[in-house]
Amino acid sequence: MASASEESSLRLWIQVVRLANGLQKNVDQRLRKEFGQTLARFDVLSQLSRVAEHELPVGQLSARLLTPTNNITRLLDRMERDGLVVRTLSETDRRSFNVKATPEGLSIFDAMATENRQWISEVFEHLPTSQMDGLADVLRSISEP
Amino acid sequence: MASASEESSLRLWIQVVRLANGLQKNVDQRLRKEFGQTLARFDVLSQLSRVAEHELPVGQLSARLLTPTNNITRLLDRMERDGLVVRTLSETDRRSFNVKATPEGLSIFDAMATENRQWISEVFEHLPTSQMDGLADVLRSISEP
DNA sequence: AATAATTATTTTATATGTCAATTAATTAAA
DNA sequence: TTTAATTAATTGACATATAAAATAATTATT
Repeated sequence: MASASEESSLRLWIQVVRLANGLQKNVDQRLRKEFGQTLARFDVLSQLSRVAEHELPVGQLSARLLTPTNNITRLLDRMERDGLVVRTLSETDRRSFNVKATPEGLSIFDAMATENRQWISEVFEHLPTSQMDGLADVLRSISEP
Repeated sequence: MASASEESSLRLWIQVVRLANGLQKNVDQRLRKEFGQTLARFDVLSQLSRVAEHELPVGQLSARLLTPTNNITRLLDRMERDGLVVRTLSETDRRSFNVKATPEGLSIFDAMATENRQWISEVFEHLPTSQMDGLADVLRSISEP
């Protein structure tokens, strides 16, 4: 007994998911190919790049990424192994680690971010600014009810 | 040197990705909790449920899911182990396997799909149908340029 | 201060996604 | 028709995500 509005919602959901997954797959592939990095690593560096000292406790980092800390631990292991970040014990809380982007990590991030801006803008290229803003409004209203 | 339109695109991209990932995480969690299944399994069953005999060659299934065959093989292994699907050798091409949803798989899918409709429609509940359709059009035009 | 409850992070186990390489069967070409 | 190229699916190696449990340190309670 599916209502018409349920059907519309379902179609919309599928569209949003398709678009987002397609874009993310695309970006991930390009990051892998051109920088040997992944979207997950890009996200981590993106958060670190925008805070003071480029450094955050693991918990705050995971909160910003909307993902539990346990699934960031290994990601950080590998990123540390590859010299993109370093972990240092917190001065104030010995349970806590700070994650800090290395100069190398920041430099790779800047390069990736620049490319990424271009790739993304190509996707929305043919959409009029007014329509983009309208879309942004609708999406915001859904995301933050 | 990021242009204003690049910035708009980037913000829009982030919103679409946030919304879609949030929705998917939400649905995945509910499917895990209430049915002991995952979104990936739901997607497989969803495709099988809508074709004749509820049966497809692995290649066609993967094409419909927009994902390469190699990353479906293991998923199918576990689904077969759990009695949701069966694999049978193709009559016409001995390289090819057909994947068929079992009655149990279809029955679980129906239950999941019913719940899913409700969850999704709650998200878009407060959005007028006309605006939903408009949004769907814009999203589609971006996805299929 | 000693114990209990909470918090930050990691570990373990499993599921899914990526890429590259392999296997086996089919089709195309010499 | 034998060889070469292509195709369907799987396998291997690794990255990322999930949930639950474990570890260690801090804070709250008695």
